[in-house]
This record gives sequence, structure tokens and C-alpha cells, in this order.
Amino acid sequence: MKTLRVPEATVTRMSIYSRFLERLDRNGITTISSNEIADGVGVSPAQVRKDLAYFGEFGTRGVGYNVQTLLKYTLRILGLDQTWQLAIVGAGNLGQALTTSRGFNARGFHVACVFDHDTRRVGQRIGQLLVQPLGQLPELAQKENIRIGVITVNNSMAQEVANIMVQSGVQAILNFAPITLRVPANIEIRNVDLSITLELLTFNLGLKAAQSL
Amino acid sequence: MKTLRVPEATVTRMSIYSRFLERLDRNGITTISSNEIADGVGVSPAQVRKDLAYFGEFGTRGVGYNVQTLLKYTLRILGLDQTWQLAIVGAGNLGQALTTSRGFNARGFHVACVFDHDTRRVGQRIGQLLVQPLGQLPELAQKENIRIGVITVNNSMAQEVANIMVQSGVQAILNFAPITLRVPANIEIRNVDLSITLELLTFNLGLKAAQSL
DNA sequence: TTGCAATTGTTATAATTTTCACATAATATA
DNA sequence: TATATTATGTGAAAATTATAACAATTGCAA
Ligand SMILES: NC(=O)c1ccc[n+]([C@@H]2O[C@H](COP(=O)([O-])OP(=O)(O)OC[C@H]3O[C@@H](n4cnc5c(N)ncnc54)[C@H](O)[C@@H]3O)[C@@H](O)[C@H]2O)c1
Ligand SMILES: NC(=O)c1ccc[n+]([C@@H]2O[C@H](COP(=O)([O-])OP(=O)(O)OC[C@H]3O[C@@H](n4cnc5c(N)ncnc54)[C@H](O)[C@@H]3O)[C@@H](O)[C@H]2O)c1
Repeated sequence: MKTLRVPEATVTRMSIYSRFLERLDRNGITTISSNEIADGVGVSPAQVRKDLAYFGEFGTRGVGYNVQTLLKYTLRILGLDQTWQLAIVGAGNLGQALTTSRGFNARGFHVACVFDHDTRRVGQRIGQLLVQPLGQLPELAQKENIRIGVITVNNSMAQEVANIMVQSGVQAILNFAPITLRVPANIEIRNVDLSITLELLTFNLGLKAAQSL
Repeated sequence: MKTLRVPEATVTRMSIYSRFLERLDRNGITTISSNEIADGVGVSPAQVRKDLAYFGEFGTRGVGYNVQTLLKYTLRILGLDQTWQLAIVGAGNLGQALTTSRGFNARGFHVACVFDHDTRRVGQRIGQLLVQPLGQLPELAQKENIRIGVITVNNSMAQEVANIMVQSGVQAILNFAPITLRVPANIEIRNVDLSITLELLTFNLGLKAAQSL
């Protein structure tokens, strides 16, 4: 299989293009140019074409791209031509918000179960789901074909939960705890780190203040 | 002011180093080397030193870095030697989770007010705060010295809310809606995009599956 | 048909970011 | 005091990523 290494930034943008195309499609737009995509998502047209070129030729010169076709390709490329079963561990504030969020289902993600270790949480209903005891994770992960685990427990527990997920056969982890987790190299892991993003803002605001002195 | 342009990735890592240093400090560790920092957060030692070098010389050759000193510098660099007042707009699932999250305060962020346009939400209590009507945003932003706005409204409303924030004098926006917002160039904006991160995972899982064929 | 306008795919160039290697400085030891 | 050890700061090299430019292709109109 001769797949050129694709920059992570390109994958990120593919996801953005894909969602933009979804919106166009909903609005009945059938054809679009790299220029318009670029404009819609705030990158350069050359970037759009370069990104797409990593995966193939999807457009027609002189014409542009067919929205539905390109959308289908982006979904396939991102692995969204299937449903992904998720498990959320940590049924606190964030875990509950994520569980009830319909945003997930829209793009092929399905929260199959929610776990907590606190006996007061276990058995509680969140949306359609009952909170399961953490001990059930290995068994349910197997049974429900969970490939992606979401960590929304307290910072100090995150590593432990990650370990259990790995042992349970989870292949990828989405971590919300602002902690660098250690996992085997064959496990995919990404963090959603609010603080980092906020601090990027304050850094830049600080820079501006300094520059205007 | 002769400040070299700093890569955004460097700022991101500064935030990670900073939090790692906080943990070291809590654990009573006083000195640390670039090697150990690198190890702790999963980057290369050269990267750590290069990143720090953008901002000055903080270490002692042959010795390493004093944890408390370096922590203080990283906080200052990131603009966290002050309190930042936030306003959250959208008191739904996510907005509520963010409001009650103590994670914020830990690093100098303070949720000063929460807004919603839904009359059923307005007046509700979330933690210490009462949900305010959206119309109050301009006035309260002024009064509470809000410089950062957080958008947690439905996707279709996000742009409108961003516009109001800008008009209200907010200088930076943290957006959770998976939409590319248009704001004036002098406004700092970042997105926290869950889907992108999840799709990075599924892309990589898909790649692996393809490679093992 | 032929020429023109539009827009892609791709090659070349530039910019940015990371890695490497080592000179430099501090500390400890004999 | 000389020597060995440790670990920073940095300039140069390598790798990666983004931008720019343009040849190739398509559709349309004259
Ligand atoms: N709340 C937010 O808006 C927000 C935003 C960004 C990041 N985060 C991060 O997300 C994480 C959770 O935040 P939260 O506000 O939801 O906290 P929370 O305290 O409301 O919820 C944590 C939940 O995890 C459970 N838990 C703890 N250890 C566990 C374990 N070993 N196994 C199973 N369950 C366990 C607790 O019982 C609790 O229900 C934290 O790391 C926080 O920093 C939260
Ligand atoms: N819930 C999650 O875990 C989650 C995770 C990631 C991203 N998001 C994104 O965050 C956003 C909000 O998600 P949610 O689950 O909290 O939705 P939600 O429906 O629970 O909450 C949205 C809230 O915004 C309010 N609102 C809508 N328009 C408004 C306006 N113009 N002014 C003021 N308030 C307004 C609504 O009244 C509602 O209370 C969405 O864009 C979603 O995609 C949510």
C-alpha cells in the first residue's frame, strides 16, 4: 500500500472541508471551486487543492468539484463510512454533556456506554443510557465493539482509566484531562485541551498589549 | 519591542510545560532538566530548550531549571499573571458543564457571567451564577471587564453571537461550535473542535487497517 | 472549429519548524 | 587547581509544510 504520509494539519482540514461540504449539500449546492471552499473555511485555495491531492483527483478542471461526490470521498477518507462505538468514562459534568450531545451521532459516532466508579453515579440515567460500573468496561468494550474511549474523569484518575481502556482492547483514546497520558505506541491518542486553547488566546492578547506599549 | 515571532506550536507546548511544572511544584520537586520535562510531556529535549529560548534564558548550565522560577516565567509568558474574566454564551449542556468546571479558576480564568436567549434558561442558577438574558451582554461585558467570550450555542447561532461579542468589546473568542466564524482581524479566535479530534483518530485507525491488508 | 475563460492538479519555491551537534558554563571531585 | 560530568543555549542542517505559479483540461460561445 503506497500511501504518502499525510500531514496531520491536512487531516484536520479535511475534517473541516467535510463539514463545510455537508452544509453546502444541505443547502442544495451541487458544485464548488477550491476558491469557494477556501473562502468558506478560511484557508488558501492552493491549500485546499494540495490537501485533496494527497488522496486523489476529485475535481474537474475548468469546473470544480461536485459537492456530493467530494463529500462522500472526504467521509470515506476520514473513516466515517462506518459507525464508531464510543465509551465515555467519567459521568461527571463533561461526561454527561458529551453523552447527551447529539453532535456525535451526526457524523457516525455513537456513545454506546458510559462508566463511572462512583457508586452514586452508577445506575443513573443519562439520556438513553444507564451509567455502568467501571468494572464492566472490559466486558462491555468487547461486547459493544468499542474502539474509541473517551476520558472525562478527574485529572488524577486519567492515566489509570487509560490503562484499563488499553487492557480492554480500545484502540483509540480521546482525552479531556489536561495531562500527558502514556499509552503503548499502537494506541491512537489525542487530547482536547481547553486550557491550552484559552492560554493561546491570553498569550496573544498579552503580545498585543506589549506591542502597543 | 523586539519580540521574535513565536510559533503557535511553541505556545501550545509552553502551556503544557507550565502545567507539568505546576504538578512538579505541588510534588515538591525543585529542579528539573530539559530531558525530564521532555520525558514528562512527550516531546524531545531539544524542543523544550528551543521553545524556552524564544523567551529568554531560564536555566543554569550543568544544573537545569528551578521549577518554581520557570513555572513563574511560563505563567507570565502565557499572560496568566492576571485574572481573566470570561463570559459564556449558551447555557445548554456544554455551557453548564464549563461554568461549573473548577478547572478554569485554577489557572486564572473566572467565569463572570453566563448568557442565554431562551427565556426558560434565563434566571436559572448554574453554580453561583444566574443565567442572564443575551441582551445584557454588551452592558455586563463592559461592567465585568470581560475580554474573552466563550461560545456554546447551537451551531446556527454561533456567528450571530460572535458578532454581538465583538460589538460588546470582547477581544478574544473561544468557540465550541464546529463552524468557521468570521470576525475582524483584531479579534483573537480559536475553536475547540471535538469532531476534528475524533476524526483524526478515525482517520488514523482507518490508515492502520489499510496498511495491514 | 477555434478561441476564451475557468479551474484543477502539480511542480517549483519559499517559509517554517524540528532535530542535531557542540561550544559554553556550572558543579563536583580528587 | 585541574579534570570530569552534567546540562543549557544556539547555530547549522534537515525535514516538513505552505505558497505561488503555471501547464493541462474542460466547457462554452462565437
Ligand atoms: N467540565 C468541563 O467543562 C471540562 C472542560 C474541559 C476539561 N475538563 C476535564 O474533564 C475532566 C472531568 O471534568 P468534570 O468537570 O466532568 O469533572 P467531574 O468531577 O464533574 O466528573 C468526573 C467524574 O469522573 C468520575 N471518576 C473519577 N475517577 C474515576 C475512575 N477512576 N473511573 C471512573 N470514573 C471516575 C467521578 O466519579 C465523576 O463522576 C477533568 O479532567 C477536567 O479537567 C472538564
Ligand atoms: N454538548 C457537548 O458535549 C458538546 C461538545 C462539543 C461541542 N459542542 C457544541 O457546543 C454547542 C452547544 O452544544 P450543547 O450540547 O451545549 O447544546 P444545547 O442545545 O444543550 O445548548 C445550547 C444553548 O444555547 C442557547 N442559545 C441558542 N442560541 C442562542 C443565542 N443566539 N444566544 C444565546 N443563547 C443561545 C440555547 O438556548 C441553549 O441553552 C454546539 O455547537 C455543539 O456542537 C457540544
